[in-house]
Amino acid sequence: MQTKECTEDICEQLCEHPQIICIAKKESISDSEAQQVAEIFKLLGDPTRVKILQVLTKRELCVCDIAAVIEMGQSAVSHQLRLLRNARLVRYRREGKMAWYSLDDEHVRSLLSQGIDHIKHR
Amino acid sequence: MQTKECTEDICEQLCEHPQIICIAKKESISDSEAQQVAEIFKLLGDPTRVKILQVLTKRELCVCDIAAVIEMGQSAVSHQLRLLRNARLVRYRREGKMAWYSLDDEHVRSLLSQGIDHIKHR
DNA sequence: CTAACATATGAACATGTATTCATATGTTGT
DNA sequence: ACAACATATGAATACATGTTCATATGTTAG
Repeated sequence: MQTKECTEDICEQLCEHPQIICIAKKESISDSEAQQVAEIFKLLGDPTRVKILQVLTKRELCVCDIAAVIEMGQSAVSHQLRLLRNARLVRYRREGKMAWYSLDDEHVRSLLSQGIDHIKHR
Repeated sequence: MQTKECTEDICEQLCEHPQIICIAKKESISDSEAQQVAEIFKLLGDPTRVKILQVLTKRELCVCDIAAVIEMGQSAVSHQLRLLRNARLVRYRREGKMAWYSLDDEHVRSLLSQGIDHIKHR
């Protein structure tokens, strides 16, 4: 990790291009923003979660049905659903012993379908 | 990992909802598609790479400038750039000892800006 | 109340990944 | 040819993450 002085008017580096660095820094997002953006994509960055989210795109499903559809164990699915629930990407409601999950974020629906389109057209 | 029988017309399970599972399975994406989609999002799922891609959104930069802008070591940046290069998310050209990197995928530009929008509006 | 069931969760394990350090590769100027 | 430089890369380390197993929680039917 390098720490470089880089004020508005005085930029003293060796190899780098001081002005460009200064401008680019101002246009760059903050650490915390980058972290938050990465957090969302990280959740979309696992095949199991992609499959879960994709099937929830079509309809609300209960846990055991999700597990059956994507052919994974109930526990694995439940753990992943917890992550998605915490990030508010899925909504869930209890109905007796069943827990019904559905997509809870139109942004994510859109990101997901863009991701799927992306790999289909290339 | 559970493996369940699930043909077109005969669905025999215990707790699950057979018809829904059959329909949902047909609408679900394949393992390899889910894998590929996850691969893309996984690349977007790291704060360092988010920052790199975001600064490359604005302009082409050389490695040492990227490192200076995002305040990371040259080696770390270079390693990440290799991943992005292999996935063809960034283009690069050599100019003497310098290597200039730029965004090479409009889909990714769009995904990235959607991701950034998403965390900004909530 | 009890048994059967659906879901959630903690612990353990294996695997993947990001950064750092040291060094290699390849270029430029002298 | 040599020194300075920009970038790339292999190895090592530390850390994060996904799945499984066992079990806990909470609900329904009898």
